This record gives sequence, C-alpha cells and structure tokens, in this order.
Amino acid sequence: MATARASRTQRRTRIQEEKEEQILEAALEVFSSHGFRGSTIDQIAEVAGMSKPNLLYYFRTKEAIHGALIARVLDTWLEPLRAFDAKGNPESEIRSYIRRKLEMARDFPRESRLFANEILQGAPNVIDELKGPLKSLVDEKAAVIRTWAKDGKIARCDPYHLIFSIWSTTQHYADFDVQVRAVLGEQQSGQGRFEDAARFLEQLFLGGLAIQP
Amino acid sequence: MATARASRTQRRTRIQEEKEEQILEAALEVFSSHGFRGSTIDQIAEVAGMSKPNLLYYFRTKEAIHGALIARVLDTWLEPLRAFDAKGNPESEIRSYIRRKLEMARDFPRESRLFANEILQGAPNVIDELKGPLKSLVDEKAAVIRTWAKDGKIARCDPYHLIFSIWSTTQHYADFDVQVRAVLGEQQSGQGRFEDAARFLEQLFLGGLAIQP
DNA sequence: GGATAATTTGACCGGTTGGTAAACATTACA
DNA sequence: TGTAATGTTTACCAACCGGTCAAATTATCC
Repeated sequence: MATARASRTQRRTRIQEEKEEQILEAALEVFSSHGFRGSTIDQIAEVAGMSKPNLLYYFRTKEAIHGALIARVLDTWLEPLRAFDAKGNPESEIRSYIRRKLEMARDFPRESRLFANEILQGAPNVIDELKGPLKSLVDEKAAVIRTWAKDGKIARCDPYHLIFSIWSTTQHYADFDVQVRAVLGEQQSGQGRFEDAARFLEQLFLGGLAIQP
Repeated sequence: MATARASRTQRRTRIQEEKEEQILEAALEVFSSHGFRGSTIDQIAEVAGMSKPNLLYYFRTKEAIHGALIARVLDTWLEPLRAFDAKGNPESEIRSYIRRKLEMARDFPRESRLFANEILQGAPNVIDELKGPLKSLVDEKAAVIRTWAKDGKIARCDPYHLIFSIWSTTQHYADFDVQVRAVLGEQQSGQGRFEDAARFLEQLFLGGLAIQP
C-alpha cells in the first residue's frame, strides 16, 4: 500500500507523507464521482495541486492510486459492522447500527460512492476482500442474529438478507443522493432527510423484526 | 429519440429498425457493465456485430446512443410503480410491488445497473426526468400511502422513505450482485437467493408497517 | 556550505478513442 | 432493369490519456 518510490532507506519522508495524503484525498474526490475509467490522472493531479509526473512519482500507476485508496477506505468502512456486538441487546444494537451507517452515508458519501462504483463494475479490485474478510465478518454477525432469533428476542428471519437490507437502505442516501433530492424537492434537500430516514428505518426494522421499542 | 440519420422521408426502414435494435441491445450490455466513460463505441459495435462507422451511421455520437437507451428503458423501469393501485388493499399492493421490483432485479439486472451508473455519476442525462415525471409519480403514490395510514390500514410512516427503501432493497440484488454472491458463498448463488430475499422483504415491510398478513 | 538524496518539471511517446470523409455496395421502387 | 436513396467499409485524423525520461530544483545531513 505504501509507495515511496525512490527511497533506498525504507523510511518515509515528511513530504512523502503529506503528498500521498493529498493525492489520496484528491483521488477519493475524483474516483468517487467519475468511477475508475471515467477519471484521469490529470484530473487527480490538478485537484491534488501538483503535476502529473509529480503524482506519478508517488504512485506508479493509476491502478496503484485506486488500490491504495480502496485499501485505506475499506477498513473504516466496515467499522460499524465490526462494532455490532453479540452481548448487546438486539434493539439497541440494530438501532445503533442503522444510525451509524446512516451517519456514514451523510458524512462520507464519497467513500460510499467509491465502493458503489467498484462493486457495480464487478468489483475487479476488491473481489478477494469480499469473499474473504467481508464474508467472514458477515458470517459471524449472521450467527449472532440467528442466536437472537432462536432465543425469541427477535422474529425469525434470514440474517444475511437482513444485513443486505440495512446496507442498501442506508447507503442509498449516499449513492443515489441526486435521485433522493430530486424526488424530495428543494425544501427537503437540507439535512432533514437524514433524520426522517433514521426515524423511518428504525420503525421499519424494529417493526419488521417484531421488536418492541 | 429516433435517429434515422440520412432519411429525408421520415419513415424508418426495416433495416433501420433492426440495426437500431441491435445497437441498443449491445449498448445496454456494454454500458451497464462498464459505465458511460468506461465503454467504447468499438466495444458496442463489436457486440452489435457491425463496424464502428456503421454504428455511427445510426447514432451520431456516443451520447446519442446512451440517451436513446436511457429514454427507452426508463419507461418500462417505472412500470411497477405506476401499477401501484390506490384502490387495492395495502397488503397485496405492497407485497406485489416488492415482488415485481425483485423480479425486475432478477430478470433485468442490466437495466438496473445502467440507471445505477447514471445516478451515481450525478444523473447528467436524466436529472430532468427525475425532477419531473418521476417526482410527480412518487408524489402521487406517496399520497395514496398517506391515505392508507390516515385510515389506519397501515402504521403511520414517511411514504417517501418507504418508497426509497423498497427501491434500494430490491435493486441491491441487481446492482450489488457481485457482493451479494461473494457474501452468500457459492452454493447460495443460484436463483434461491431471490426467493429468500422475497420472503425476507415481505416480512420486513409488512411487519414494519404493522400489517397483519 | 557542499555533497548527496529526494522532489519537481517540461517535453515527449505510443496507444486508444470519438468521430469523419469518401468510395463502394446494396436495397427499394418506378 | 435502371437509378436514386440507403447502407457499409476502409482509411484516416485530432485529441486525449497513461506513462517515461532526463534535466532542473529543492531538501537533508555531515
């Protein structure tokens, strides 16, 4: 993931640190709004405030930038699911998972769109991550949910599709933001829609799982 | 939308009809899996079984192909929502809306991904359709849902976010298919996941809206 | 302050891509 | 069957894009 092209000593310079940060920030901006193929190195370089050869001094190829970016973002992206706790009670765990995913859609829409673009195009760069770490994590949490159902704490349901539906409903507000705004109209396009969404989704999932709030 | 480049008489030839059909079919295949920028005219031409200049004889630019395709698909895409009937009873209407949207995700994933790509990139070519016809249609159906809630037939809820959540959960199985398959694993990657999804989503929405099946 | 390593730049290259020009082939129709 | 309109192909172009190179500039450290 680190790049440090010309460093013979393995230590990273202060400049390297700063510039790589600038580049990844710019790359997030550009990749998330045009997709991989739709983005050019020149665009990223311009947003990052440097020349193209200069950028290529830190990341040898376009793929390298994209790969480093995905790797960096993936980790924080899965954080909410990791926080899902078996020992907590179903109501508060599901409620807070929805809330956190919705906050991420609100505060980090670019990260969400970066993944959406990637997955939509067949996930060429993250398919291994999906089949490995992601699947394991989901399997683990699905087991927790199944236990809750067995213990009668929530209605019996398919835990995988429950997780899918939480992902899709929450990320929708980042990935399809333009559509959401278009349908809600001008006045609703402030931040209010996130609170309305939170209220609705909590009602939906708690009700759907027959949990008494 | 029609193109008929060299026709002085406005009538469309049999050949025009056939070739434009081939082109749009090929364009759907290519655009839906690589996005607009990620697709090339050469790719589309090859899938359509003709040379690039030949294709450009029917559609003058890449944008023209994309525009025509979107316009054609948009109509059928909104069909399920149009079928949503005020006079029906809430349970069967919502149930069949979910089922139809899920069938579309299963049978027409390319169309779903085409839109997903478009919206993700800021909907440059359909923003007017979203703010106009789509918004009107949703407003109309939202009013129906609100009436049902007022009459005590379903729980009170935000009708717009209800519609968003049906869209997102169902389209997820087309747009994020790779991820769904990766998480479910090999054996579950047959068509069974759509039936599981249907069962789960009906439970979720009917329960979330406090409807007794 | 000077040697050395790290960083930045402008000029450039080969391949791709959207699109054109014009010659050639085919179809429709009198 | 002749001819005008329609359809197809080959060759091509200019812009763009990912990436390289060598020279110039700046930072680091003794």
